[in-house]
Parts: sequence; structure tokens; C-alpha cells
Amino acid sequence: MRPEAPMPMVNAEIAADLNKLADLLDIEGANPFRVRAYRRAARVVQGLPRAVTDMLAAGENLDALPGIGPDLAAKIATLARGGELPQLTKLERALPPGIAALLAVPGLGPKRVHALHTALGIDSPETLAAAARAGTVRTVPGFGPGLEKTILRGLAEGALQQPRVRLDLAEQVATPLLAWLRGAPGIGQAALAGSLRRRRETVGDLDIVAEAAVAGPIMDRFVAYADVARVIERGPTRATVRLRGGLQVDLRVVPEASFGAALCYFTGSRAHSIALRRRALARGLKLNEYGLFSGRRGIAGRTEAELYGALGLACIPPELREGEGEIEAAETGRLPRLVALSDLRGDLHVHTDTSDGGARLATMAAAAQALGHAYIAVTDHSRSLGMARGLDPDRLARQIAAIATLNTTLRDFTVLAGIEVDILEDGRLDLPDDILSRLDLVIAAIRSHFELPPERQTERILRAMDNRFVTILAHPTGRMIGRRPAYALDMERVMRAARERNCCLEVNAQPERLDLDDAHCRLAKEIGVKLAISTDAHSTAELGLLQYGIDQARRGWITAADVVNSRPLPALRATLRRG
DNA sequence: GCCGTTTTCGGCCCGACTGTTTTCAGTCG
Repeated sequence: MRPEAPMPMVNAEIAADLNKLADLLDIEGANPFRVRAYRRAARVVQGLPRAVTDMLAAGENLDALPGIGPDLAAKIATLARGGELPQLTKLERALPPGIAALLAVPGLGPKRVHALHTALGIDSPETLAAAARAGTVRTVPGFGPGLEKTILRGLAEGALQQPRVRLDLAEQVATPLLAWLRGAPGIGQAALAGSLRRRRETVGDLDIVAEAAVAGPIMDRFVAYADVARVIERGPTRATVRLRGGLQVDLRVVPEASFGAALCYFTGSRAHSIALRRRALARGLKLNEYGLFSGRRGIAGRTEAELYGALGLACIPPELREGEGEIEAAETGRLPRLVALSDLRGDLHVHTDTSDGGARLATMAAAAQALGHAYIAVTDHSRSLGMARGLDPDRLARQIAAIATLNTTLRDFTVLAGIEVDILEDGRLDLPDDILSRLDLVIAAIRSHFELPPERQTERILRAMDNRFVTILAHPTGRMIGRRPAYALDMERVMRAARERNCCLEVNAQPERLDLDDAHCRLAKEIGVKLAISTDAHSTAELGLLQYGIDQARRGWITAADVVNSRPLPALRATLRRG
């Protein structure tokens, strides 16, 4: 028997190891900037649209990535190939495994964790809880009864694993809260900031920025909100609460002259904010949440546009503020004009009650037209999806006829006949070509056998796209946020194959799918494959989900030209025609 | 550990708030 080859690591595992290394270095008291370099590298790796192992195999230099130099590039390569980092092994020997989890306890950072470990041997949330209950935590220099209480409460509230919340759910919480705040006396502008404003697929907490000459009344109203479970922190201009649902909310109130600067600062991301501040410093200026200053003289801060302008930048849309090249683009006038909801002319993935949708064909068409669409594609499920009452060729033929009849009654609106056809395990499609050939478009989808090895999964999809009637690949990774990971496949190969075959990839706008995600959208643009942003609506209400797909596409630097359903119907038809 | 329109060495974002302290360190965003 040959010795077992080391198991290559996927990006998320590499990022986890880099974060673990950062945590342990932090607790050990390493140079905080060095720690930050590791954390930044972890984020970069986590956000890559492609597997590090693939990049290495293609001979790419990892140190071309932002924030990754020769040392980190070597460490990442070692991890990717399944090797061990001596540095990490050594740290893990010196510090017990549970200790990094302590950093997640509110009020505890690296210094205090280090102090607790040194003084009391605390090395896990369990030993910490015991010590806090016994009242020995307060005996450590720098600790007191207050911190002990904070720690106990944090542990009790399960703050250790506060999960991120899906964007749409966070929005449902944030919208009424913002409306409530707007009722405060003396309040001017007020806006949601943070990752919700950047439209990340999930958010960790809510950030709100408000403008007023006097902050007091707004703070009062904030903490009096009916949904507030606990006030965590409250100063004159800033407060933090936890809502009953568990979400934490930060409010910051600033004077009118500072609103743009505060909004920018609290929108982040942190990487973007840091880059802006460095840029200000390089020009002999200072940037903070109150504005941009030359000495004591304020230069900008009332609006974001003014702020970016004063830094020599075009105003950067919030969705791009991730520290991934947007500042360089804004400097040289290469910011894309991002696709907007108003660019879309229709929706290319819609279900009716013929399969598992909730509304009838005519109802869905009318609802879509009322939204301002010029067309929709009705794409019910194919037969192998039995639980969804999938269509066989006969029922599909009847639906094609029904759509043709409906179209004769519609003005300035067209229903395209389509199908969401299952890709079978071997890559064949669930319906024969003779019926597919009669459709305006064909969406191919994986709905079973998620666990195939990556090579087989990729080949399966490529084979499905070999069918000349397939126009769109639905929810290409199959992930469900918080419920199911993406199936393993070589996305870059899928994208190149799709481009060669003139096939589009879907950006599925269902908030729990958002598939493709932002990073994959950006990769699609690089590779030159076209996208279809669709709702996969199963009811008239879900036709309104398009915005969530737009959000991810914007985060992926996508313009209207990259999106097929931004085209008028004749151009769309020409695009969808296969070789 | 990274990085360069001041720098290849010496910097690295900045302020609010809390709890512990008699003036500030640590955490957080």
C-alpha cells in the first residue's frame, strides 16, 4: 500500500486555519498588525471565487492577491496541499484548543483571554463560566464584578454562536425599526448602513446612522422600541441594543454636516474604510466619522459623494465597498455602471400551478406585467420531480398551447414558453429533444444527486449544456444559505463551457439561494459568460424578489450588458437561440 | 506580515464606550 496522500484543503478550511492562527497569535500577544494580516488573508481566501488548489495547479501566484505577500502565499499553498504549518502546530501545543472560542465572549479580547489563562488557567467557555460563577474572575487584575457579569450574561445568551441573518429577514426587522426612529423629534436624515446596505447575503447586525442637532431624543426613542430586549451600551451619541429575535443593532447620531461621513464609515466594509483613511493620510488629510479634515478645517462630510470627491474618487456604490479593487477603479474612472432593477425587462424563471407554483398562468402573467415587465418565461418543473407535479411531454405540450392562446390576449406583454428540466444523474435531460425544441427557452437544473464527486458533477453539467436546446443553467451551485452547501464542482470549467455553448448562468434571486453569489458573478463577468437574473417565483408575491438577485449581481460588478433579461424581447430571443 | 505619489524600513484607521481605575486599557465597530 502506498502511504495516504495528504488531503487537499478547500478554501473555507484554509481560511479557518488562518483565522485560528490569527486568534492564537493574538492571545499570545503577537504584533497586532501581523495578526491583522492573517485575518485579512483568511477573508481574501474565503472570498475567492475559485479553489486555491485550482489556482496553484494553473501556476498562478497567490502573492498577487491583495494583502498576501510571499510568506502568506507559501503558508496558504502549504495548507492547500494538505500540509501542516509548524507555526500553528506549535501554537496549538502551547495554547489549549478551546481558548480561541473565548474571543467570541462579549467583553473579552486577546489581552483579557491571555490574562485569564495565565492567572486562572481558563482555557474554554466551560472553565470560564465556572470561574465567573465562583466569583474568581474578579480577582484577576483589571477585572471586576462588572466584567464578571458581562461575561456570564454573554455566555448565557449564547453569544458564542450568534448566526448571521439572511438579508431579507434582517430587512424585515430593520425597516419598521427605522420607521420608528424617524418619528423622533428633531431627527433629520436616517439610514440603514453596514452590511445590509452593502447588500451582503447575510448580515451579522444592523447599523443605523441618523442626523440631528441634539442626539438625546433619538437615543431615548431607540432604546424605547418595543422589540428591544436589552440595552447593551448607551452613550451620548451611540447606543447598542439586542432585539428579542437576537439581532444586535447599533445606532449612531451625528450632526448634519457629518452625515455623509458617518454613513460612509458605518457602511464599511472595514477594509474599504481603512483603505479610504489610508488614502486620506497619504494626502495629508484625516478621515473619521465626522468628516474629512485638513488640520482642524473640515473639507467634506455632508454627503458621501462630496467625501469621495474630495478624495479624488467617483462615488462608489455601497455594494462594491469591499476593498476588492473599487478604490482603484473609482480613481481611474473605471467604476462599472451597475445593473439596476429598472434595467430588467422581464423574469426568466417562473412557476405556475401546473407544477408546484401557487398561481395560475394568467395570474402570474398579469402580476408580472403589473410590475412593469415586458415578458416572463414560464418554466415549470419536468416530470422526474414527482413531488412538484412535474410535467411530462403531453402536459408540457398542453402548456405550450395554453401560453400561445394567452399571448393572443395580451398587449405589450409576452409569455415565453419554457421548462425547468431536471439534469439526470448521467447528464441527460428529463425530457426528449422533440418537445424541448418547441420551447422558447430551456432551463436545466440539478435537483438530485448532490453528492457526486466534483469531477462527475462537472461532467454531468457539461453534458447537460451540450444539449443545444439548453439556454440557462439554473441555480448553478445548488447552495441553500444556512441549510445546504454548494455541491462540489469546477465552476470555472462550467463557466467556460457555458460561454462556448452560448448558454447563460442564472442568478437565482430567492433570498435563501442567491445562486450564483456575488463572487461567482464577478468570475462570470471575467470569463465572459452571460447571466439571467430570475426570481424562480412560485407565487405572484415572489415576482418581487428580483431585487435580491440584482443586489448580488451588483456586488459582482455586473452591468446591464452582462444580463440577458435586460434586453428587449427581440434581442433576448436572438440571444437565447443556440448554434 | 504587508507595503510604498513621503518610505524597501517603519509605519500600519480612528473614535465611542465600559469598567476599571484615580488617568486609562481594552474592546468594539
